[in-house]
Amino acid sequence: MSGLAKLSGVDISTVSRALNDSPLVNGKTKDHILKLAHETGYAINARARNLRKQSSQTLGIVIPVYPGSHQNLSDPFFLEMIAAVSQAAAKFDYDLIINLPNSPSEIAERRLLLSGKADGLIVIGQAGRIERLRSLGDAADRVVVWGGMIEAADYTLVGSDNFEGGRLVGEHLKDIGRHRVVFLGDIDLPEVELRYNGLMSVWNGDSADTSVKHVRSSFDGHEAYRQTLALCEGTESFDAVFAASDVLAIAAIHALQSKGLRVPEDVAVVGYDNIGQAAMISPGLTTIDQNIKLGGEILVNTLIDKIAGNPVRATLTPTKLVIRGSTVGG
Amino acid sequence: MSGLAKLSGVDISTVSRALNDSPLVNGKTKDHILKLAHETGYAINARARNLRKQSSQTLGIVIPVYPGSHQNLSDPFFLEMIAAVSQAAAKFDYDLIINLPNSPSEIAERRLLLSGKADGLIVIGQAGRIERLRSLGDAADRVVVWGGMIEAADYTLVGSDNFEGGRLVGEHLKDIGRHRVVFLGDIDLPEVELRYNGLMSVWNGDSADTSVKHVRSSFDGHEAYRQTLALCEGTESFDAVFAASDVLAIAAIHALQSKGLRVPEDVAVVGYDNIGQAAMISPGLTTIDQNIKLGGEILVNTLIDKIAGNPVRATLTPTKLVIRGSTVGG
DNA sequence: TAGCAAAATACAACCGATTGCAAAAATCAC
DNA sequence: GTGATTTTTGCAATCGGTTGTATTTTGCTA
Repeated sequence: MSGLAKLSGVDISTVSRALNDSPLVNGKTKDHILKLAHETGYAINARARNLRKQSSQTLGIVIPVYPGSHQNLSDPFFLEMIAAVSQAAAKFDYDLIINLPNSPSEIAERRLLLSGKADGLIVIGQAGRIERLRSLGDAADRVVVWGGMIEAADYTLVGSDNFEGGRLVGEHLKDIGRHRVVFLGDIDLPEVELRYNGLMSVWNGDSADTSVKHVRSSFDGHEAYRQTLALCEGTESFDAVFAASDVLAIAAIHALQSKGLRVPEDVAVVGYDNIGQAAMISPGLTTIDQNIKLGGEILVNTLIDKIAGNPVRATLTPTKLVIRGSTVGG
Repeated sequence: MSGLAKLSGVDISTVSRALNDSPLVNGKTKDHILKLAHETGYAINARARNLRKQSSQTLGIVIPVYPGSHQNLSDPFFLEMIAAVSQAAAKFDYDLIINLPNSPSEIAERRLLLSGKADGLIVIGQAGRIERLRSLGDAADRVVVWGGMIEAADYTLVGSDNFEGGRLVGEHLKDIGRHRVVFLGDIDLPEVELRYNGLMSVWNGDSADTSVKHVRSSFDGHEAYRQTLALCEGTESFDAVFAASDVLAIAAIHALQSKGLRVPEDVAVVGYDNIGQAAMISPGLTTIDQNIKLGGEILVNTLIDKIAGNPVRATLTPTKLVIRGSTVGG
């Protein structure tokens, strides 16, 4: 910048104002400086600017996908969420630092915020992090969490309506006459529990020939595959599987088919997320669309509001059922 | 930091040295300062440190997945690559800024580098960016590209051996007696062309009853699905499909099955990438494993070497065939 | 053309760390 | 105990912008 100042014969403060399009500088001067800046390929030094402005124009996104934990590293849901958040942040000229902690004990959240590397933080999922999120103190002002609505949270939550999603699936299964449902997922996770509760709400007070069986599985497809195989080898019969994610549902379909069961004739399968692959397997996967793109936008809008000091409340994104061949084909 | 200095009664320069574990400060003084820092939850201000040290301990990763372009936003390959790079970077205490440009014209590369937001840049894929990468000038010293080895590149390339991957697939198809192969992908992309050439190399000089047909498809699963359907409706017969990615292969299987063709009995299908879902569809997908985890590590190691001023050369990562039911099941 | 307001520019402090060098304190040798 | 070393600490410049305030220039009015 001092180089530009010499070139154009003005003070660096004027150069700075020109580059920031301040109304304080004369139009001609501004044009001249901008032309020089363009010609020399000058780019403002973000490090100096960040220090002075006490901001880094960067948000952080933390996705806990540590091995052996609750989530599978290759679940496309995350990529779609990253893309949605990234593009929403770009609209505000924010960059995005991505952090995928290797272990539950990593403390990237605090570090990113307190060091000023990120102005705010988006955390995807509450699993195993609720206490830590609660302990953020003041820094919680600059954190937004994607997850199911739980009352105990004193941080800001954004998420789809997991209960409603579960309920929609229940209604659909009821509509197509399925009564013996397997719920595949880990209801110890808040989001999954809500989906389960939504599902159950449909059958409240119904006749005794309906049943919902909970089969615990992490978000890892291989585990879901094994669980489903075991289920087929068991004695209980079932005519529908509702999985807590599309990855689990796809694995379940694979397991069912390998056991000679037809989807959806013998067993209807429903997933959750509506990832790209859901439409591209055979049969197509009926699933819940959380509208991840909108979710990402709301996360970013909410976070930027919080950073600006505006109070914000929890937000639900719309949730809808996408019906494909895994429930009504055949 | 000045707060810590007052608390401990020493100069901030001593505090700085203590926090950086400099041998210049007395052991007792150091312990005392560290204890205070811990108690007060102090974190070094990265913005000030970055400015002074002329480095930001941050790498950038650019993934061109703009809509309508060559790649599908939900391709799990990218997520696995992001995870691999992120974890490799973390080992060197680097953070990772992720950039998913919306359009081919975005110039995040230059901005991130020249503004100093990132010390170096990893670009995933050369598609549509070759000229731009060439025009980086000095900044090319801090860029590493994941992609197929092409001679014209004057930037540093890291990638798996795409030719060898294609060759391995060819050998395998030959072994199982398939002769009429459809190659599904866009050979205008350097990586895909190499895979295609590898495949072709197997049949060089063979008898006339073998054929390889190129069906152009972007990396979008929906397009591959339509192309495969059209293929089934065409007159040419084929007994194998080699797709340029697993996402395409999965879509192709879906299309084949929906047309009543059996995989692998009627048509064998091979993918590329070995994403998590490849093992979880029915039948399991035979595919090429690029060892993305290792690839991410090499990308980061190479980039950090370049940043340090060490000359580095292009690197190939190992490539291997993973055989599953989509070619030898049934 | 003087006088005053408005516009444009320059000056200088500041953001919060790092680091070369000077100064002070501690240790050692004799 | 004194001088020479070695440790340890403090001082002050520096990184490269931004911004409040002072100053200069320009433009307008009478």
